[in-house]
Amino acid sequence: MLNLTFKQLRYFQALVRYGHFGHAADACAISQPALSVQIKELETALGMILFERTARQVRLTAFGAEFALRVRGIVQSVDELGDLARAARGRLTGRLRIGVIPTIAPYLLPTIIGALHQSHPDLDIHVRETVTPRLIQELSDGRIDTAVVALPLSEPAFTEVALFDENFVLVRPDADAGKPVPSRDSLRAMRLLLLEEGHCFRDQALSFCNFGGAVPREGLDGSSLATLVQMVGAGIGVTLIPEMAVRVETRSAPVCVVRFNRPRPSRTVGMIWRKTNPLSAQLLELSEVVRQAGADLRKLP
Amino acid sequence: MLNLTFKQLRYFQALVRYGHFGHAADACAISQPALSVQIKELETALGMILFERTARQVRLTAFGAEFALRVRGIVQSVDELGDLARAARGRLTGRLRIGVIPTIAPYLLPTIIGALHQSHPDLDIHVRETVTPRLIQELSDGRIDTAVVALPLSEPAFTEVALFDENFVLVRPDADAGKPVPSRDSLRAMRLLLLEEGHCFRDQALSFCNFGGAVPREGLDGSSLATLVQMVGAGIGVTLIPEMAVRVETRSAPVCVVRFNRPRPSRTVGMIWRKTNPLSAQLLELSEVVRQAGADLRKLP
DNA sequence: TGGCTGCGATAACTTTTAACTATGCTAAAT
DNA sequence: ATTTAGCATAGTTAAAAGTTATCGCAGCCA
Repeated sequence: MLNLTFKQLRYFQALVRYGHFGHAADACAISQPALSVQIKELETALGMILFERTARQVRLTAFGAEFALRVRGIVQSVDELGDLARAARGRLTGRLRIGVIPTIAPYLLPTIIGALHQSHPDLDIHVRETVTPRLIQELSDGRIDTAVVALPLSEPAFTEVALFDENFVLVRPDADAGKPVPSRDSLRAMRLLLLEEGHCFRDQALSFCNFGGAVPREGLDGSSLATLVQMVGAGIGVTLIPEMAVRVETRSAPVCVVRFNRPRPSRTVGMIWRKTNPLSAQLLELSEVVRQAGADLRKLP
Repeated sequence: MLNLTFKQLRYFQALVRYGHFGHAADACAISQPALSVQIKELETALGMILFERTARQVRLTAFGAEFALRVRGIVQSVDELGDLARAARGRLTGRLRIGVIPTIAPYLLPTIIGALHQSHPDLDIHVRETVTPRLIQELSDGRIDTAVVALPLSEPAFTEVALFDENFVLVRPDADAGKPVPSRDSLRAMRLLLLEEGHCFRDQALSFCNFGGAVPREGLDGSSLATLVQMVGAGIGVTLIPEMAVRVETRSAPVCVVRFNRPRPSRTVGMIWRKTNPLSAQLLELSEVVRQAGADLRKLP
């Protein structure tokens, strides 16, 4: 295997430029013998003479000229590596793969992506939308870099940052608009529509109603909050949704929303990433963007 | 000024490849601590972390991935400096890594290697036998120098040299020896044995029979021409093989071969290499050797 | 011709860098 | 709780690259 060093290539370039060992050595801040030796070793490694040393001047051989052409490209590429690093230092670069659970993604993502596009214009953002256990797996495997989920998780390998708390509101048919706000216990007697298994939001809703392990009813699970609200609009039952979903989801169905009296159901939204991720500092900054997006979203309704 | 060494880049590449300090260090023939230190110095020089070290695996950061992309180009260019020097010395020397597809290798290689041994006695020949897409990949990565494949490929990064055209012949059981030569259409009604997916020869055979996308039959794919011929000998069906395979493959099974009437199925065999490879002139000479080997082989049967 | 002079090569020695071995530390796995 | 796997660190040694001093050769000028 070829045993070239970048130093040799740089020395070579200097010698090409000055055509004089002493001057080139000065330019490289080394002594003339050091340069002589390195050039000689380069020639030995290549098995080719690069310079013709005449009494008055040092000049490239034909092969040396061809060689110099390529060396220029290489040295330039190496210098660009440094530029690349300098440009990237302390900043999110390249690809960012972000996971979001389905009960957050449709509401928060537009804002987040918009904000990220402004703050990091040349960041290549990939989004993965799926339930928490899968996100955890993909985070562990390094298939995503961070995730926005409901906390707490208590995964020891992950850093968790809580961003904001968010209440759940009751969605019921327009016809029920005047009725009193049900208590968590009376809720249990109503026909409560839920997301299908696997969504943490389902478990949070169930837990608020104090259902033990017993699922209230079979066969009425929706695959998204949008579906649930449409079902409520059709008079099939009632459901809970997080505040951030209110604006988007209640526009297209004859339903009304109402806050609960205390104690109110709620969830904590946060961001997670591997503790080992070297971009921790940057991800923490990113989490501020997400927090702000969430705050804006909950202010409106 | 950036103080990278070429060694560090090679070590970096090894670590990218293996994702494991110990294994990468072995591949570089140094100890694990030496590798750790060099990677760390590289990271320090750049001011950027290249790898995320988790307990079980080492994986590139987003920046590291970007970096790796550029490093590949640089390392390849440096390797080509060595090739350039070799080429300038006028002859192929040292190592020549040549890839060959499986439907050519067993028949053409003995002749090629014999001829190369005569014309370039101190050439260290490595052979890689695998399907075309892999050869293309390995050629791009600089893991082989040239490949003998079926043309055309139309890879813009490669030089293609067509060497010779070669017909395919029908192989059927000895019992069928007297029967008339089937047309390409009647062939479709027979039980045609094919190589498994991935071999270009399979596609060429299918295309001759005018099978659209529909594969004729399931579960009868062979992993080599030798297997196919043996299956034919056992009376399971018929198959196509290239002329160069006739002598070797039909010796050990009760089968007979017959040429097709026009239009005859055929393939073009050629050699490819990276356009940037400074050994182009030598590879062109080499291609003459291969052409001659192919001609000799097809003259005999 | 003979002594300068400019310049690259060589030699002997020193410093710096990169390697090795041994060992530590942390996080999975059992 | 203990073992295991795997990267990091420390201390030491070997190799590489640099230094100064000196050589040798070719051209130059008297």
